[in-house]
Amino acid sequence: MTVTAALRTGELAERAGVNVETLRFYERQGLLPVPPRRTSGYREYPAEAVDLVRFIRRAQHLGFSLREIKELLNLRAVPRATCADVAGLAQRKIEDVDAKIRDLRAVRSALAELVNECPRAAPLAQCPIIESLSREPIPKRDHRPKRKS
Amino acid sequence: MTVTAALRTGELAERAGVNVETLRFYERQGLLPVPPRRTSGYREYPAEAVDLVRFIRRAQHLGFSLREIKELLNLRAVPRATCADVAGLAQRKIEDVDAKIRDLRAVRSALAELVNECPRAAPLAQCPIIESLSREPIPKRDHRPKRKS
DNA sequence: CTTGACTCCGTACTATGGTACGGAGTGGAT
DNA sequence: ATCCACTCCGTACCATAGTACGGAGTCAAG
Repeated sequence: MTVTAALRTGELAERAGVNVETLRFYERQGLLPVPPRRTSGYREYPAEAVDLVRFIRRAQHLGFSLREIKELLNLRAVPRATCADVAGLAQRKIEDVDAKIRDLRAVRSALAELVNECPRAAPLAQCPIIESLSREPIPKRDHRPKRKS
Repeated sequence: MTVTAALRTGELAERAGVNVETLRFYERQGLLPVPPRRTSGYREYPAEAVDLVRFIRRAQHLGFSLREIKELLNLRAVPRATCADVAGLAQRKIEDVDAKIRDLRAVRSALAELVNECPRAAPLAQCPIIESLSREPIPKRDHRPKRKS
């Protein structure tokens, strides 16, 4: 069987759709295993590296940070790791996403309310949007003196 | 009428609920107007500064970046600016938020599908989550075998 | 053998939104 | 008068996710 030709940084970068510098960056971050080198120092990536880099990018698009992706990848090194471990991480991420969606919905309705209240013609000084954003927060707790009272 | 006592950085920071350093940072960023100083060099903030800083924080929570907040605040200096200008910015922000929500929903269903497919007991090597994230880009609906470039 | 593209490296820089540090000067309560 | 929290300043640093730079070395085609 033929050993698949090794890839150089430029080739891997192109196939995976990233920048060459990004590969070095991922390597420094421990996301991409350090590949063997030619005597010249050139990196020689195995063909699977393409999948790995793609994996990283996909996971990023799903909202995983590089740190989390590393966690996901490190799971491969755990002998008894199962698919369920991965599913667990994904499930946690779903919860994160749900929370973000909820937050954004709250933000959206706050914004919509402001826009709705806006009597477009009013001069800025009376703009209820500006005004309502500047009001006091809900509670005004005790203020323990630091120096003066 | 009494001139309201001027605030020092620490007081403003406490009332507005931010860090003293953050005030300096906002000042450097042009978000907070440069306040008058005592002869000692101490900043003397007018009481309104509290509202201003609160405004900044609120707007941040609504998803405005400091740059956008600056834009919002600069509007005050435009003589003919109206509430409608502010509403316009808010409306744009609503659209941004809607787009983010849509993206997150797509991400969520992609994640949910992965988790659903997962036969929890499978060893990692056959994990369909890992597998599917590593596959080639988009359904290359073009069946031509990818030739070396 | 020359040329031009590619790769190497360390370092610095981008943007975002702050925090932290350290030494010097200030102010007000005791 | 002393004490010490408070404030000043410039600068450096944090995390995140890269991008850019520049000089040196390498590879392969012509």
